[in-house]
Amino acid sequence: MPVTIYDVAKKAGVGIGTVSRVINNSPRITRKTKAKVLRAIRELNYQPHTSAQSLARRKANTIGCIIPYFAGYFYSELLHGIQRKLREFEYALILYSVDIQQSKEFFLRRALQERRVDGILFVSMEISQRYVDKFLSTGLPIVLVNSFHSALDSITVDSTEGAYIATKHLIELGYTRIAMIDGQLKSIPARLRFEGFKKALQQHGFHFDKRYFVVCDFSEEADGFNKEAGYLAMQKLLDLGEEMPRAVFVSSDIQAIGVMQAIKERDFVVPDDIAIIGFDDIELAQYVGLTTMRQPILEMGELAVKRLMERIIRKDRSEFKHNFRTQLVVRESCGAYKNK
Amino acid sequence: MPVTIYDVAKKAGVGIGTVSRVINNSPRITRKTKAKVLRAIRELNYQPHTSAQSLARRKANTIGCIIPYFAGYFYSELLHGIQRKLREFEYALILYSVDIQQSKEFFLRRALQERRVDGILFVSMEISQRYVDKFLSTGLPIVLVNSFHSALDSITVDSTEGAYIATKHLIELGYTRIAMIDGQLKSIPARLRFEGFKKALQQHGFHFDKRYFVVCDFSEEADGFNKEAGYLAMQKLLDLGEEMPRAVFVSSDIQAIGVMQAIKERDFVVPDDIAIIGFDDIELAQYVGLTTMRQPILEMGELAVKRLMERIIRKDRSEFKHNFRTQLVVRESCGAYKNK
DNA sequence: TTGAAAGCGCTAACAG
DNA sequence: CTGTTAGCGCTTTCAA
Repeated sequence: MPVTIYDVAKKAGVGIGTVSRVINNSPRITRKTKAKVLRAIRELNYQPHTSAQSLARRKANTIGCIIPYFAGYFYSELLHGIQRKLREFEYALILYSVDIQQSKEFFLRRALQERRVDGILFVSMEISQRYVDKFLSTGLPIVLVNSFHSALDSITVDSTEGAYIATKHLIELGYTRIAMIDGQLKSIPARLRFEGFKKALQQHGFHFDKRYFVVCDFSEEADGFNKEAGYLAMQKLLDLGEEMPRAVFVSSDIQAIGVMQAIKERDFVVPDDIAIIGFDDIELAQYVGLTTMRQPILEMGELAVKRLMERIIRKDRSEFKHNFRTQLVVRESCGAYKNK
Repeated sequence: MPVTIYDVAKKAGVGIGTVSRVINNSPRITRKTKAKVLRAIRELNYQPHTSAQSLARRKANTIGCIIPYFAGYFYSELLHGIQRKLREFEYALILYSVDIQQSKEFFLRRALQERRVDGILFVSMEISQRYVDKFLSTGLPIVLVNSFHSALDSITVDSTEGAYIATKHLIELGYTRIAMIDGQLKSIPARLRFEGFKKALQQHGFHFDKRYFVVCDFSEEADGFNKEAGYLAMQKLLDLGEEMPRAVFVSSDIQAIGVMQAIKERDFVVPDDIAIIGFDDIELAQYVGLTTMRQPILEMGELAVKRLMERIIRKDRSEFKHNFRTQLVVRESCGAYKNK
């Protein structure tokens, strides 16, 4: 029933090889034959069977994106960038969203062997050495996005610097009792942000007080980067009473939302009583007036695709690492210069 | 280099047919042979070539989702639901995001003939009769999500009722000078919401004043459902001076954000001077205290997949329409009972 | 330049 | 229950 290359060939009065050549823009074709075939294609409304092409070409013209079960601005925006860039190439995008820990490797394994995708975008998750080796040995292109491994291409954002800048911002505003609320330390960004925080403190002659550092490890399954965790973490800080911090660097905006809620519930006000600075610059941040560190998410997505395509199409084997810088976005949550 | 079914067959000492049977869980296999093959598969780390399977089976085990170039809560959440449900089946998801008007049909056409997907989820866009006919004649399963056509399966949300309830809420709170800000009328939801608005007015003895109805057609390319449009639309309403409305039903939350901004800029306050009710219940709504109509987006995504799968797997040809109801979520933006 | 034919890796029908 | 074989629809030599 569906029209195949044979139908086209017959209609155009040529062999299937010829039809294939015009489909693939081979130069070894007369203008005349080409026109003839093209007409037959149009008349029959022919479209090559993708799977057959993939099989014969050993190439799928498709990339896969393995991404945490997303529900949030970051992934939505990243995907946006990915799609936008992908349009330049005629590639399709298969989305693999990962929920439980197990399936992350499950998808990697499949990607490696199903030969369904020509390359992989691996987003926001750590990749085990075992799979790094597999990718290296099979040569299947992969680029890590918002994740890092020394042996693979990666697009990251400089969390350490971001945290440093955020903390420094607080210091420069005159705050001295500065706390940090972080995600679970099993998360790389959480660790990097902690590093930046400490570094800023230290370079400005502050000493690190561990009462002022709270990790959001309230729940086993989550990574701590959520509203509820921020809420709980802030309560701990507030419980310090008189000793409570006057400024806090929160490792993500969404946590900061929870933080602000906790503050409000205790009848304190931001920034008068406590200054808050976040990280991410999600859409919400603007509306709640949250000062934060912006990550160029869209650009990350676009660059990731660009780079992956270089690997796929030009077989570029060079090592590629790009570390995007964050940008301080000043809004109202840190107030003006103080002397506390 | 990559391991094929032949390698497995040889290793297990069986024919490729047998291997194929165990891969496909055929019952016509001895436990023993099956075990043998399974072991060979494991040892060789074999994984079937998806394209070859698709070609031979005439089935891709993949569905496509044609969706507007998404950057927003609605699509992000919908995709979330889709993926969640899709996990139950072992299907992959190919994302086709549409930007310009043209490519919408482009993807439909491809989907129809590439035989790369077994079914289509068509989101938030109108489908032309021409393509409806094509789908009907080829029999390729399709379900419309947040869109409608009498001849195709569809998952919709009752915009008219939602608008009606929203408007009625305003009326019941005692407001009389009630306006509506709508998206462009080329959008179906925009038209339906307008209908609900008028109906509520009428049923409560109000007359429709066209000064109090503004369509967001400030820009050609967009559909009007955005912040900037809401901002501009509200300015028009505010320009009415003394005559300005005291309550406005805004056809989407994101527009409502712009509306609130415009109100704030003129030093009016919500809800004291002007009550606002939105539509969608995006994440932001909660934080800005926006009363709104919630759409069960996640459920829509899940149901869409469920239904599409029934069509694909069980070849269910019956007609399926589901119209989700919206739900009023009362927050602070409409204030308490008034008498204005 | 073009046609014929040999795969690509798998499924499914057909014998046995 | 299992092996063999003929496709699935296309690309790509290899001759002509």
